[in-house]
Amino acid sequence: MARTALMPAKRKPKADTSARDVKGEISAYKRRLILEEACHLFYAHGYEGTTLDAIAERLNVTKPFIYSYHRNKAEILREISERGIRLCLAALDEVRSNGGTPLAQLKAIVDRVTTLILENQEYIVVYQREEKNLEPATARDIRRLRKMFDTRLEALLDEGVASGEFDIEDTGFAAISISGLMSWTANWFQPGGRRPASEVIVQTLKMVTHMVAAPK
Amino acid sequence: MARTALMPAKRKPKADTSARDVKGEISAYKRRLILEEACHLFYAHGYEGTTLDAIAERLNVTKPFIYSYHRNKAEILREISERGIRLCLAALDEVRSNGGTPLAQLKAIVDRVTTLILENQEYIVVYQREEKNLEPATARDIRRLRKMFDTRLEALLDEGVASGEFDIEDTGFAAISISGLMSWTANWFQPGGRRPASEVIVQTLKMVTHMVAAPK
DNA sequence: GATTTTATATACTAGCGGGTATATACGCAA
DNA sequence: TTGCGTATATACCCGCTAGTATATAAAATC
Repeated sequence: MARTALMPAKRKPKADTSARDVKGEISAYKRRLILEEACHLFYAHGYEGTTLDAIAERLNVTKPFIYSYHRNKAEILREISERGIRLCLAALDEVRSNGGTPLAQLKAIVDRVTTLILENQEYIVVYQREEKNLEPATARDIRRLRKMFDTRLEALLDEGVASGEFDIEDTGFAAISISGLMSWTANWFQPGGRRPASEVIVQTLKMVTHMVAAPK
Repeated sequence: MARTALMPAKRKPKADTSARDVKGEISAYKRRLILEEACHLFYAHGYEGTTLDAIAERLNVTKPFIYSYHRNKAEILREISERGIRLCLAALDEVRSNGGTPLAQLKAIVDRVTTLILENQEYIVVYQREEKNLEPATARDIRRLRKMFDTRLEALLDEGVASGEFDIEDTGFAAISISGLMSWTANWFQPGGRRPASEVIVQTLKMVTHMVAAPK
């Protein structure tokens, strides 16, 4: 049983000023590999159902290897959990800063965020399920980010109501519902299943626009 | 530390034909008490974060007491997990059998099911989170029930489309979205928080009708 | 009130899994 | 080639918790 999978690719860093931090890059790459595999197993068997030895085995590595790249199991879960909301929030902010009519912005947000959610399905679901296994402080931090997402979405809805593009009674509630609708897709979407991601995105977009649209 | 909380209320069952099964009722009552407390702790600390000793302590009882009413920990989780979907499915079926226009039926379903979800919030959330800790066969069974719910909801939507009351492109997708919207409330609703349950129900109803309504 | 049955507690085990102290092999520099 | 530092593995420990064998008290039965 050769333990060769993650043997360091060797490269000799010259001491010149423009030297890339190859060592650091490799290190970061290994961290990512561990995270991906961990997420995959957490998704399949749950956090407590996944032993660190199991993660190590899948990588053809041993437990101390993992501990040299992540402080402990909870830390791994934390990084997995943060990923989804970080990406979604960044996407929302970018769309907002690009401007456009509220409806156009909303459509762009739903499109991009749903795409992200489906692409990062396992990360999203693991977070939703395993929040209780995070440090309380960490859980709070992430909840704050999610709240920010909803609040910023609400602001956009308010603009749309003001401009007459949207017909919404309670924009706060609508914002929660829309982000819920998008998050929910992660719970039932099956890659390779009957509905391809592209269709899920299109249909979600239609649901949302139908939900907020002012009568013509 | 007196262990008196669940001391059996004594009653002597007469051997006449109309005798109530008092013993059985008491037994069932104790089972329910255990389930409620277990659900409460699972909700607060997660399934793996809750020890059977902790449940026992909260009830002023010991672990073997629990084992004499439930086969094991997973069995407890199973009963908790089944509850939500059982209730919701029953409500849907009852509304369906009562008849009425598709729109009226949809409204009744959303009203009653959202109410059930908020009333049984902890049960719903525990199931959503801890599905991976169920026996695979059990998990499949429950998933089948949820699928039935969506399918029957879809059938109602089809009727509404046929009658012209609804304007929906993909009723299968809409059904998933609607049940998702309702389920999602369990994730963010806070009893005693800013939004009372009654308001959540009303707003959910509005979201759903807006989502499916045909333009007038 | 003696005896059997049931309900509950005490006290224990066994295994698992997160985390770590220690060993070893490998890459690199001179 | 040698020696050093780092990357990774081996082997271990410790705490915890699901589950149980056994004891005891209370209730039911006669």
